[in-house]
Amino acid sequence: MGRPKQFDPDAAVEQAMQVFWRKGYAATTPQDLVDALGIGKGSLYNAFGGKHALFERALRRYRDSQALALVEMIEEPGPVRERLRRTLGLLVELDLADPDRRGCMAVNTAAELAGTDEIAADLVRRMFDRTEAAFRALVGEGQRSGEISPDRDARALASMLLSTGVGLRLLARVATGPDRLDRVIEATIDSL
Amino acid sequence: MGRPKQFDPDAAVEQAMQVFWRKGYAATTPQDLVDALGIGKGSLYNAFGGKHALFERALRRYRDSQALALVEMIEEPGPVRERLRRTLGLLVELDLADPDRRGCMAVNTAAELAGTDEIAADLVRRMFDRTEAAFRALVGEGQRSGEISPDRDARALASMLLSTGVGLRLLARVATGPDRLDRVIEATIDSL
DNA sequence: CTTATTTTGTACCCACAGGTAAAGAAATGG
DNA sequence: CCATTTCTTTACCTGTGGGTACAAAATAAG
Repeated sequence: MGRPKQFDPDAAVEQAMQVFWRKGYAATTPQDLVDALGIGKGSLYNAFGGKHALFERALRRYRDSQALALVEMIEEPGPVRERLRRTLGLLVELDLADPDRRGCMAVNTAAELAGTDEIAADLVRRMFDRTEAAFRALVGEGQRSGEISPDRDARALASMLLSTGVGLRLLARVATGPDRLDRVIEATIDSL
Repeated sequence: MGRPKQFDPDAAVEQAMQVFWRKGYAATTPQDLVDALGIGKGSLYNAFGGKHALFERALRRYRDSQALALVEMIEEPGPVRERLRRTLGLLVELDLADPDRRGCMAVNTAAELAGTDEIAADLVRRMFDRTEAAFRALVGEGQRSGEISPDRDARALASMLLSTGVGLRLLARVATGPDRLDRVIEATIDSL
């Protein structure tokens, strides 16, 4: 009952995600959001409650699309080292191909809001946990298949891969070309 | 000639650095700066020109104090692996001991401003270059001393160490304890 | 002591961030 | 077709971000 929405809330959250991803939280204004979502300010506040609540939804959407896609890529079948190389290589490629060089929204959010926004910090923390878990499964698989020495601490390797991945995506924000990033991948694979 | 300044500009830039480091660029207001520096708004704008110019000076100061200290720590004498462990270990310790969990200002700036602020991006890029160069020298030394296999690509290893370091400091912003960070260090040392 | 130069404090300013209020429009149930 | 509910539009509002203007104060040079 009542008047139906004139816009698709999911599509609106998607647009909001794009804006927050590109500009960050503090630098995004209500006007930016109104312009990007193509709806009136009234509708925006009626539907989402406010800037922070919308950001939260945008970040969840990022988790359910981008972060999930990364995990699924790690979990694909195939030789472990090759999979890792393809995954990291694709990240670098996409990051550098992006004209806005937005990097990873989870990483950017950690850097911008971890100190002041407990909700955002928590969401990011959990995304990192999931990614690390995927890396850990990958390492375990590599150890069973003989691609990675069973002597090495799988948990520690998974944490290292997470750190390297996070570092890669942050370096991509200021990189002038692929060289350094490619070297990171090369050395990481060689280190397993 | 003319009336002398009533405050120490270096001390003021130091305070500004602390504020920007803690809150980020966009979230820092002129009022925050006036409060932290303990000078009037007139003096602030007369002496520094504006928020962005002051931020630039604060970031340079960060480079000349914090980032330089890291490079110097990497360059200290002693066994290579031990030095690396101590350096990364100290970073983690300091990051976790900081009640505000500010992490690394260069990393935070890369995440917040790389897309929109060419000056800041350039400063950060150069800090990363210097840190990588220090890592590269460290790796070369390790290869000459036999601590690191000469078969490995020193440049690639240096890039990987930079990426891991950057990742570590970002992970520290959302970490709930030292465990994951310690594992990153452990696996990194074991990977050389 | 005067003049020229710089700093400082106070007052002021405009745009916009972030959001609220209220009235009208579009649905649905009875 | 009336009542109710929800969405939309437009108007409005307060606080503050980021900065400027200006007079008064403090120096140094001559």
